[in-house]
Amino acid sequence: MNDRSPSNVLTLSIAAVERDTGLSKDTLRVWERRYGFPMPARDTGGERAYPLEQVEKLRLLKRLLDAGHRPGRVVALPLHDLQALAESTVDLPQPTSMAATAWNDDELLAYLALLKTHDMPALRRQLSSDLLRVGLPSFVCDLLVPLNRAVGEAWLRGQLEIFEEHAYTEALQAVLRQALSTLPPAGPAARPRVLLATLPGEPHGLGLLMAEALLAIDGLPCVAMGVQLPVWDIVRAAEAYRSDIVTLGFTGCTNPNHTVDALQELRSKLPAGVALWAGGSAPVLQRRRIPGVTPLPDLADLAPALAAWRQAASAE
Amino acid sequence: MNDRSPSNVLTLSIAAVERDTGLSKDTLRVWERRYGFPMPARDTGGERAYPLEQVEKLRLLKRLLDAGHRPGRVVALPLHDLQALAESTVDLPQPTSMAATAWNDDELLAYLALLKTHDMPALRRQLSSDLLRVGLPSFVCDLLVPLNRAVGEAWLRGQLEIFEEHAYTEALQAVLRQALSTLPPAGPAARPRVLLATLPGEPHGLGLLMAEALLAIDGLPCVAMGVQLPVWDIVRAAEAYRSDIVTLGFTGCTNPNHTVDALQELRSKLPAGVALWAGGSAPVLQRRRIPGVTPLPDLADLAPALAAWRQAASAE
DNA sequence: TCAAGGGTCTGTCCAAGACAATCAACGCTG
DNA sequence: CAGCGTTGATTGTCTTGGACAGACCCTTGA
Repeated sequence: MNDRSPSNVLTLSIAAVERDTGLSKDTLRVWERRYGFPMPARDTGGERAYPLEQVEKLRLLKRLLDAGHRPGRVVALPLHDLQALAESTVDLPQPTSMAATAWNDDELLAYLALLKTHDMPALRRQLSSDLLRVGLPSFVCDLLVPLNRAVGEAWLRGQLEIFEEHAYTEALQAVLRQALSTLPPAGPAARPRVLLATLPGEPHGLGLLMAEALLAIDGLPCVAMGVQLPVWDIVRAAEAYRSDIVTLGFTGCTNPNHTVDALQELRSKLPAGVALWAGGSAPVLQRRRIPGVTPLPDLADLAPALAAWRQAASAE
Repeated sequence: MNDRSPSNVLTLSIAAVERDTGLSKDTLRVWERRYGFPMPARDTGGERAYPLEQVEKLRLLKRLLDAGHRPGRVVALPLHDLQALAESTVDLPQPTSMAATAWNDDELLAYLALLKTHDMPALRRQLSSDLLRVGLPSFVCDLLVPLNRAVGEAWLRGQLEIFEEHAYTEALQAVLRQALSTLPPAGPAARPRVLLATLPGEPHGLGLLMAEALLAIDGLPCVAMGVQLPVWDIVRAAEAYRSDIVTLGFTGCTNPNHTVDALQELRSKLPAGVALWAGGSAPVLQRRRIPGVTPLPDLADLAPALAAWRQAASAE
C-alpha cells in the first residue's frame, strides 16, 4: 500500500471506488459537490480516501439507480432509508411464467439456501439434476430466468454476498457449458447462423450463454465471442463467420448512452441482411427503440423472433 | 449516435477510446498535451473525436507498453516504426519447455492457421483430440501455455484479429470446462482447499481455468470465483469456503500500482494461515516482490509450490 | 562493481466551470 | 380530459491547467 492513508487501512482511493462501484470518478466528485455524499476523508496528499462503509452505500445506490431511481432523490438519503427502498423495489414488474413446469418461490428460495451453505458441488448437482429432469429449454426459461432475478434481488437486499453471486454464476456456467458440449455441432448449412457477444463495458456473459443454449438445442450453429467485443470487431466477426443474426447481451450495468450509441453505430456498419438482436433486461432497451435493432427483453422472446426471422427469410 | 460528429462517422468519443484501449481519459489527455499524440479532431461541442486510425495505433501502443516499453520513447513514433517494434518485441524471454511432449513452432502455427479458417468446431475437435492424446497436465503446460503466447504475439503483429482472439478464448474455455466437468468432485476432507479468482480490473479468466484444471486433476477441491472479485469479498469467500490457498490470476493488462496495492491489502486482511499465490505473466509480479505473496510466473511453478505447501503443512 | 543521489518521466488526482441530453411539470389546445 | 409543446431542473460527462508522488534512468562516488 502506498501508505498515505490517514489512519485507517479501510479506505479506498477514488480509482478503486470507481472499479468497485462502476461509478465514474467524475460522477463521484460531482455527487460530493452537489449532494454532499459521498464525503470521503482526505489522505496526507489531499486525495479522497473513501471509507468502506460509504463504498457499501455507493454500491447499493448504483443498484437503485439501475432499477430506475433518480440520483437527486436517493443519493443524500441515509442508509436505512435506502435499504427500505431496496426492499420495496422490484427490478421490473415481472410477469410470472405460465409454464406448467415453472418453479415457485419456495423452490427458488431453496436454491438460495443451498447457495448460502457454500456447498458448490451440491449446487451443481442440483442444477444438473433439474436440467435433466425438465430439459434444457424449460431449465433455462422456467428456472434460470426467475432464479437469476431472485439472486439479483437477494443481493440487493443484502441477503447474499457478492462472492456468493460469483459462485452462483460460476456454477451455472459450468452446468450450461457442460450441456452445450454434449450437443452435436450443427451442420454447416443450417440457418440462421448466430453470433453471440456483448459490447465493451458489459462484463456479464451469463445471459449470452443461456441464449446460446436455447439456440444450440434448436440445431442452430452458434459462434460465441465472449464479452466486451468492440463494435468494429463484431462487424468483422459477423462477416468472417457468415452470421445471419448478431445477438448481444445486456444487463443494465452499462451506461445507457453508450449502449444506444454503440447499437446505432453497430447497426450502421452491419450489412442490412444481418439482423441485430439485443437481449437482456436493460431498461434503456425498452425506453428507446432503435431502428433495425430487435429488443428481446426476455429469453422467452427468442423463439418468436426466430420464427419471424425464418418467415422473413423464406419470403424472399 | 448523438450526432455531433464533425463529418465522419468513424470517430470515437474519449470515453469510447478509454473502453476500447484501456487507457484512462486522463492519460489520453496528458499524452496529447505532452507528446502531441493522439491529436483527435473536435466535434461541434469542442469535445475530442478520435479517428479510428488513431485508436488502432493506441491499441498497439498499449500492448507495447504492457510489454515493457516506455511512453516517452514510443508514443510519438509513427505507426510504421511501432509495427517494426512490435515485430521485434517478444513479450518475455520465454524458456522453451523441455518436456518431451512440448509442441514445436510448426504445430503452434498450424493451430493459428486453423483459427484463421474460422471453423470453430474444427478447432474444438483439434483441442479435444490433443487433450485426450497427451492428458490434461501436459495439454495445459506444454500446449496451451506456448499457444497462448503465440496467439498474443500474433495479435501484436497484426496477424490476428481481436475477434479471432475472442473466439480462441471461447473454444479453449469450452474444452477446459468440459474436461473439468468430467472430473469427480474432490472429497470434502481433501487438502489443500484452493480458491481461484482475479482482482477487480483483471477481466481474463483463462489462466485461472488452466490452473483450476491442473489442481482439480490432482484431486484438490477448487472453488472458482470467476473474475473481478473485490478484495474484501475474496477474504469473505476464503473464510466461507475454508480455503487454504487463494490463487489469483494476472495478465499484465491491469494497472501495476493497483495490482500491488490490492495484493498488499489482501495479504493484510487474509489470515496468516491462508497462502496467497499470484499467477500469470504480469511483469510487475517479477519486479516487485510482496511479502507473503508467492509469485507463480508460469503454470509449471504450480506443482513445486504445491509440494512446498504440503511440506510446510505436514511440518506443523 | 555496486550503492546512492538527483533529475526526469509518467500516471493520476484536483478544482471549477460548461454544456447537452434527459426528465418532470406545467400550460395550452383540440 | 387526452395529447402535445415549452420550460426549468437534473445529471453525467467533458473541458482546461495545474500539481504531485512514485517509478525510472543516469551519473557520481566509494
